[in-house]
Amino acid sequence: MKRPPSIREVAQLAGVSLGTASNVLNHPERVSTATRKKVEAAIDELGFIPSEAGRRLRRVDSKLVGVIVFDVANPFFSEAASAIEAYLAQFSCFPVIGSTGGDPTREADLLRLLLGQEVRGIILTPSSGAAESLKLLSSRRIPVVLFDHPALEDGMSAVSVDDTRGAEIAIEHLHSLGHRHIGFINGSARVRQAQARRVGVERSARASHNELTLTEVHAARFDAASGEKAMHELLTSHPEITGVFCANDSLAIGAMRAARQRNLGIPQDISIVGFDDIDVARELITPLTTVRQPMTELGTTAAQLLLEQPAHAQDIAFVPELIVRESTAPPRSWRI
Amino acid sequence: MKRPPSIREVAQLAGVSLGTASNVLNHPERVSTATRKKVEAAIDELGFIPSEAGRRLRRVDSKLVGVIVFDVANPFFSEAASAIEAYLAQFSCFPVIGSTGGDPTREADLLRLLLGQEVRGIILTPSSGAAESLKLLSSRRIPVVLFDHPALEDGMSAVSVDDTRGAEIAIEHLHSLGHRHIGFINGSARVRQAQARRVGVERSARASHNELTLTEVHAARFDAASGEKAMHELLTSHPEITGVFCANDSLAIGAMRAARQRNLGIPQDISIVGFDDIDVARELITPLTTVRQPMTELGTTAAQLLLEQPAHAQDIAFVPELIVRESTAPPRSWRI
DNA sequence: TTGAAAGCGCTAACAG
DNA sequence: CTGTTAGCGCTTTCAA
Repeated sequence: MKRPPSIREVAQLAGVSLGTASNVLNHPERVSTATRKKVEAAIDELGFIPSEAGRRLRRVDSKLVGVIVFDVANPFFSEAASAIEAYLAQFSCFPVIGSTGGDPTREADLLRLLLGQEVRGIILTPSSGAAESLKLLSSRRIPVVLFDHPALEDGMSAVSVDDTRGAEIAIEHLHSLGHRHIGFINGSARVRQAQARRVGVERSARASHNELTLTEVHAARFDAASGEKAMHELLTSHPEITGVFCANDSLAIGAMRAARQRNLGIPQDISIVGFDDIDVARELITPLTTVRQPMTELGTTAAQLLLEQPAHAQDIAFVPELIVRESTAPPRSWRI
Repeated sequence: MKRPPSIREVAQLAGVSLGTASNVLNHPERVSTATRKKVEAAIDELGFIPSEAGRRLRRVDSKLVGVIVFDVANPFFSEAASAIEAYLAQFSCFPVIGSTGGDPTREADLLRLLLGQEVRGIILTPSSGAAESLKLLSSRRIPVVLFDHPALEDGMSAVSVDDTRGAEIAIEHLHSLGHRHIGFINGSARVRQAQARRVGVERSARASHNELTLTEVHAARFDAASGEKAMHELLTSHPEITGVFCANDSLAIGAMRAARQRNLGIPQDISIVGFDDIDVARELITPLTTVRQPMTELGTTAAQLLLEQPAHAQDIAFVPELIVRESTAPPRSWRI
């Protein structure tokens, strides 16, 4: 790989000193128009692009922002990542992306690598065992925004969605439609989101004056295959169930498939509510009623907080919104 | 932001010279165990992480790989990006991601910015007007792998899928099931993929000994809403159509929705074939028959070619594969 | 307005 | 095996 042209060569070609060439780039007002033109001509001729590495050595802000998430291929994260990328682009910044798969060790490794890259800051979805990593970060005083996670003690900003409230409105919706026997297909009890959503479900149940009978099952993973399996379990053990809340849209898609395999109409025989509102939720044959997480706003806000660094850490919790589509309706017993 | 500890401070704390500390990091075998221990202790105590900026100045390979695609949120790209990220991670490398939205100007800007970051190489999905950008790249002799695009003259490696062949097998499938009147919902005629897929459709039509009547319509965008609209047009103007090939899965999802709105059974009344095989294709209520593009292999191969830099540029075209699911069947007229 | 020179963190070449 | 030193590309004093 040929060595790219340096600012020294630019200066030489333009017949000025290195410092003057640098001024053309960083303080053009200090340079006379004539010399500026000369230098710019040299820059064009050589195809000179300033090296960020050299620049960073002088402690100029990096244009790289680390983004560490659970899994980039997951639509929830890829939609958010897309928004982060778009926001950063306005400032000529780039996301440098890594996935942890939920492994705290991997998370710590990624963090070290990103710190080595001297990123300007890090947007992080912390795993449960992330205490160690977070200590590393605070000791470095590098800007961090927690993503899809409420704020922790240490004065880092955070953006998240009120998972508990989201689950609550999902159950309220089924309740108000007239459903009394409700299934809840949750993810692994170890992940924070699953725990928070369960709290919301329980809160709704209590608020219903004991009108509701709730049955929770845990899917192995947050995907459609697990949702399908969990739905079959649920319907076999509790055939009285008429409404099901799934902890994300992929699980809900699997649940719909299971219902269909049993010749149950959606929503005639069984209502299904998802969580996330990924792009395809509205595109399904039976468009999915779901609790919308504003992925784009989450991503944009996280990027904004990172770049702007408000004086005080912000803990922003977005309010989830119920999007009613065609997968929910009153149970048969309530219809004429 | 506090200045992070430098290797100089490490050396000082360990009571050795700067060069020795450097050797501990880069050539540990040259250092005695005793001093190595001392230095490692100092590294731990200070939380020292070597600066990639300083390192890169010495022309050490960068750990950053630029990835420029059309749109990160598009499942085709996000699945590939995930594979790229996973492959790079094995070498402690990271993708630095940018989206062009198909704008050649934006593409050129992103390229300049990435070159400024001194990335180790670039994985690029070139837009149609990318000639200028590519010239910039070849003049820099920076490793480039074209993604989802066949190789161009200039000796860059490329990974892509044989779009023409993919369209061909889709039409062959419908033909062999007995369909004679076939609709083709294509994307904008300006994008290369749409052009290539049309060629495949035409080739199949010719190979059928004029048994096939094909009708092409162009959707405005590659999304479900456009597919739905196009499908309605198609079925209104050509009610004899029994099979439809869509240039991607999102269009196919929209087409399915349109068919359903018209009370047409899939596949009883109309067969639908997609293209891509995105994750949800198999999860739809009627799982979609589609032409699979191996996104994971595409991403992995691109990353591998970039890091390994084979002596000669490779132009790798993956062979698409027909995945038959439940959205296709013989037309009514062929059944008993 | 311009030029000269120091120095950011690091690696490698060389000397001891 | 260890220390010394030059220099990567750049920005920023400081002097002229």
